[in-house]
Amino acid sequence: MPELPEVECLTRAVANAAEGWRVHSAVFYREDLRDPIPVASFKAAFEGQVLKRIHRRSKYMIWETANDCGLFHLGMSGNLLEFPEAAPQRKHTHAIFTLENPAKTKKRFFHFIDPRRFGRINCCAVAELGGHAYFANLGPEPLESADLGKHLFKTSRSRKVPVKNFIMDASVVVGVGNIYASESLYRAKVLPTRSAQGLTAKEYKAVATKIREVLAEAIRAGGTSFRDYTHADGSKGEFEMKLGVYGRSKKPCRTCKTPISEVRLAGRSSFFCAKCQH
DNA sequence: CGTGCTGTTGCTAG
DNA sequence: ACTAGCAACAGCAC
Repeated sequence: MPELPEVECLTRAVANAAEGWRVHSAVFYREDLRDPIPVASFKAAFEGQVLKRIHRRSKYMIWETANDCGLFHLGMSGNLLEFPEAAPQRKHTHAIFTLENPAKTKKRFFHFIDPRRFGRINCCAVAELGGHAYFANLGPEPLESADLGKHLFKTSRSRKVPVKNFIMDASVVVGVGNIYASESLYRAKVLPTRSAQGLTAKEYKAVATKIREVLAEAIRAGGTSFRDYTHADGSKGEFEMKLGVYGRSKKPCRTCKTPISEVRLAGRSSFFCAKCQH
C-alpha cells in the first residue's frame, strides 16, 4: 500500500486511535522482515510505556514514548490495521500490538501485516532518531519544503539520470514513489525520460509544485489510489484519487486524447503523454 | 504448470 | 560522483 500519502493517512489514523494509550504488549510471529526485528529491545522499550506522539518521516511511521521510537516501514505490501481481536486475522500477520487506555478499561489491537516482508519494524532512542541509518541520508519532506523547486534545480546540475528517477531518489526528496513520480511529471508537462540536469529552474519549479499538489491531493483523497489498499473491514475508503497517467497505457490522455505511452526507467513502469509533456 | 510483472530501498560493481 | 543492476518476497494476471 505504501507511498507517502498512504503512509500519511495511515499514520493519522493510528495517531488518533493510539496517542495517549499504553502499550500493553508487543507480540511477534516472525522477525525476518527486510531487517531482522530487534524483538527483545522493542518489547523492553515499549511494553508498559505510553505512546506520546505518532508521526511520519519519509515513508516511516514513528511511535514515540518518553524515551524511545518505534520505526515502521510498510515496504511494498505492508499495513498496520486495527482489529477487535488479539489473535492474527490474516495469513501474513507478523506482529500484534495491544494498547490499553489510561483507565485500563479498553484495549485496541494493531496488527502489522506484510505478505512480501519488505517492511521493517525497528526501534531506537528518541535522541538517536535523526542519526539512525534509516533517516541519515534523506532529502527534505516535499510538503514542508516551500523552496523544493530551487532545491531540485541545485541538486540536479550534475545528474544525468532520467528526471523521474531523480525525483524518486530519497536522498534528493523523500516520498515520491513510482506512481506519484509519473503523475507529477505529467502535471508539470515534463517528460520522465529527460536527463535531470537538462531541466531549467523554471521547469523544476513546476515539477516541485506538482509533486506537492499531487501528494496533498492524494492525502485529501484518503490515500486510496492503490489497487489493494483496504481498511481492516475490507472497505476501500470513500473516494479514490483519479490518476492521470499511471497504469493508463494506450488509454487516451485526459487532456488531448493521445494514447498514453509506457516505458521502463530503472526497471520501473513509467507513463507519459508524448504530446502534453516535453 | 510456468513466466513475468508489482507500491521500496539499499547494496554491489563498474 | 554517479549509475545500472540486482536482491529480498508473495501474490496475481496471463
